[in-house]
Amino acid sequence: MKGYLWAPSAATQVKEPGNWESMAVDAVGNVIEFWGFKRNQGRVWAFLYLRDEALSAAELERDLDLSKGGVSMLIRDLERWGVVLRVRMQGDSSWRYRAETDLLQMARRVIEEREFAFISRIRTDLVEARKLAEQDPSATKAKIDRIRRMELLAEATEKALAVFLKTSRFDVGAMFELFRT
Amino acid sequence: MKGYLWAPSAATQVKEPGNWESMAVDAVGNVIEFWGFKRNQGRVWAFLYLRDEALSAAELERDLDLSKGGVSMLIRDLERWGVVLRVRMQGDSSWRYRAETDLLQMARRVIEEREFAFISRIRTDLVEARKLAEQDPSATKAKIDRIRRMELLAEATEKALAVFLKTSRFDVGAMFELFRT
DNA sequence: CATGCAGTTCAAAACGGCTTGAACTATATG
DNA sequence: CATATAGTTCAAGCCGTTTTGAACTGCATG
Repeated sequence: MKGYLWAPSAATQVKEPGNWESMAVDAVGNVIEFWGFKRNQGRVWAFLYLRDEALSAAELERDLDLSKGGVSMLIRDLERWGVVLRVRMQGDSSWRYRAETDLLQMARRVIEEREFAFISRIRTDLVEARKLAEQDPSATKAKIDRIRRMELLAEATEKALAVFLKTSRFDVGAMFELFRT
Repeated sequence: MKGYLWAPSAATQVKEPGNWESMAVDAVGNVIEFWGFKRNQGRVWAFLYLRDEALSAAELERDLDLSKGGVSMLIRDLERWGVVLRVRMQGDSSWRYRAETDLLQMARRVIEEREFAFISRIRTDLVEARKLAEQDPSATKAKIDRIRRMELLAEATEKALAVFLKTSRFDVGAMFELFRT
């Protein structure tokens, strides 16, 4: 299955027992994948966040086992979303990267944009289908009612999504603020 | 992106203007894909639901442009979830299929099982990582705090998911009941 | 019990998203 | 300005998921 909302697929957890850092990093990768982002975006952020210092692309490449190009693109996304900051160290020709809290706020923002657009598009389609049906003499009243019920399905999905985002705002947002370093 | 929760990817909407039935069917396919199921599972259900009669596998195959094997597997899933019923018509050697309301209830049930397991697994991993860190003398207090904050992220995600499912229950569940034919 | 049709299974193909890595650009340094 | 190193781009490859279709099973019928 693929899943706009949530898709299964095995949680390929590389164990490496005893290495709590990579455990935590991978766990965040999984959460962020659940939220609809790339696993490695979460891993990069988590790694920077946990280390709490500005690291070079080379370090990310080595410690997270990513390719050069991959790091570049992942960083670009995270920067664009404002969860990672690029800093120039004095006396150093290369950039270093640092995690900004908080990740969840970003996730919410991005999802708000793209998922609501997606769902509301579906609703529009259903409304249009119903309107066409209403003008079609061969469409029975019962059929039109059924389309209307399908609209409710989309509406409720949208609403549930909104509540989901709001909950996460209060719940984690607040906690994150509280804990902010 | 792949996305446990929601993944983007273009909404390939086959237009076929004027055909409101396939418009509605595809729209439901998109909603259900958003909920993490296969697009075609949603399309089959929607088609049966809209037609409101028991249809043969051959009809599904033809009208939804699916393969023989595909129909068989899709029906099997939908039957297992209890949203499609298999009925034997008298004087007919083949099966016919009929939609049971409601789809959303099924979605919730399935998600409840698989997603909560997934998220709580992540939480467990983070807790374990923290415990290991706490025993590691080289791990600073600040690092451990950061892992704890990551746990909050997972906890809040779980909570938001719970609220999401509850909302969809009240909201659509109730509406569906109301409208049930 | 032979025939034909409905339905199932599953290996292979198609598909789509993610990552890689080589070529390229930009920037700092001597 | 030449060289080296850092960073970017993107076509190709990889990998997991979904779909296909041919072989197979089961069942009803003459």
